[in-house]
Amino acid sequence: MNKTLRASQDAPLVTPGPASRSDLVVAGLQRAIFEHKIAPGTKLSEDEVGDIFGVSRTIVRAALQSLAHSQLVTIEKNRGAFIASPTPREAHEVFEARGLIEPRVAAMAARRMTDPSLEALRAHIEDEHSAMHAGDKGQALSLSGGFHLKIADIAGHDVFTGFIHALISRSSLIIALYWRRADTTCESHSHHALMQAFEARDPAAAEEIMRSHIVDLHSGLDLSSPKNAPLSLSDALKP
Amino acid sequence: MNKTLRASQDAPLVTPGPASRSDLVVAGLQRAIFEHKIAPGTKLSEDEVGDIFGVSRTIVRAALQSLAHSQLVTIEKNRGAFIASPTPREAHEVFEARGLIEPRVAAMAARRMTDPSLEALRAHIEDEHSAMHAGDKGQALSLSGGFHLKIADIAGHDVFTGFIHALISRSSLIIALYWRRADTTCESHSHHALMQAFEARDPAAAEEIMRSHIVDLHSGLDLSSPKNAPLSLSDALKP
DNA sequence: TGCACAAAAATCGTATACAATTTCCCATTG
DNA sequence: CAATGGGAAATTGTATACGATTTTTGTGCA
Repeated sequence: MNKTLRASQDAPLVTPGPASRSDLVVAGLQRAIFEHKIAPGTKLSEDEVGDIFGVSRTIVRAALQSLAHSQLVTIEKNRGAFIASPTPREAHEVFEARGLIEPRVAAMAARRMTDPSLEALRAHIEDEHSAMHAGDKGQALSLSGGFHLKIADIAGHDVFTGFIHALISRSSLIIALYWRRADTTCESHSHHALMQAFEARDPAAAEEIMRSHIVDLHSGLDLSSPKNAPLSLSDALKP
Repeated sequence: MNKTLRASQDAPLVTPGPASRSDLVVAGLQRAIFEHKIAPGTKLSEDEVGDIFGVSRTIVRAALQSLAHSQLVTIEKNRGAFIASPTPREAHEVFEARGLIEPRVAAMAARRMTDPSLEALRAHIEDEHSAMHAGDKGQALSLSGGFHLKIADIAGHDVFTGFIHALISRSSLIIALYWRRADTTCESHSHHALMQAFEARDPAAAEEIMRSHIVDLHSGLDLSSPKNAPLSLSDALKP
């Protein structure tokens, strides 16, 4: 009976209490990855990470395994954990998947859009703008992904939202490795176009704009050469 | 340099060496879930699982966290791990996601289909048949999911394949809770129809058959009442 | 100098011990 | 008799210790 009591207290559904300590480590590493502070291929020593976050290896291992499951880090037996470096093929697949799922979710979001949600999206775009104008490229890219995440949250489809979270996380690594375009103005433009569709509560428009936006992002990648850290280092000295 | 040596030894790409011990526990629990040997809501005590598999709690915890990430088990802080019981809403979302992703993947599989792959699928269907005739319902359902997995593997799109793995795993729990149809003959029929599309290397046909197959599975669920073990118990006494 | 090999250091995998929290039982009380 | 409270037992959370594997370092030999 006090079970139902506790359930009603935990109303917010996600992260009922304070996040567990390993979740804190996960969040910290994710943040660093999203903002391109750690490069793909970087080794994540358990002791080192533990010292940084002030926790024991037990916690760090749990965090690393979690990140490995999200494919943000790669764990090699008896060798350790490394920030993942997606291959061009993986990069292609990730954006292909986003191209299938996100348009559908954008349409759902347009159907369920409320005024407060619209306002939150506008505020987010504003943050993007100011970060970009401040020249904080990493922060801007991180926020750009956040915009897609907010849309997924508004759609309220937990399964799709989970997939999109995973895909956008990996996209951050992919962009770090393969992004070739200097300007991110198209980003901003697409997001504004999406806003218009949302304001009009037009699912079909939102779906189509999102589809072309993802295609555009995909085409902003240079997937011609695999960029693995060790390879680039040995190749960089040859010619 | 011996790095390249090792890499060439590890050719099979997946599970290079013997699976780690926690993966063994994961596989064992997954198997039990797939074959409906453990009911949703069942508590998985760490000591108990450890004794069964003859490993320490350290290993069990890693396995449970992995299963939690796949949403096959739910971990409640300081309370333990339980086999997940998807809500009707989650069930609906899972099949909605399958309805979007699997048809696309079926089309990809049809394009890449080879004669050996076709033969493997035929053999799989044969196994399904014999399990069903032998009256082993759990085994039959597990194999039925396996058929979808094999198709995803043939499609060779790792991202989609990963999603499908996750979705089919959860489907096993969903079917355990909400399946209302006695006959699974339709299953068999749909799978045979898919085979024909694959034999003809017809992506459009495979896509459409898969779509209707998923819709059919979805409609075989009774999602009208939430079947949580504790809720049903407290609700069952009220009216 | 360059290479092979062995010892040492560092790092990971696992078990176990202890602390924190929950659960369960039972006595007490209104 | 139901409800409350406290304490013991059971269970999970975390740190740490130890063995196994990898990586690095240093040495001897061609």
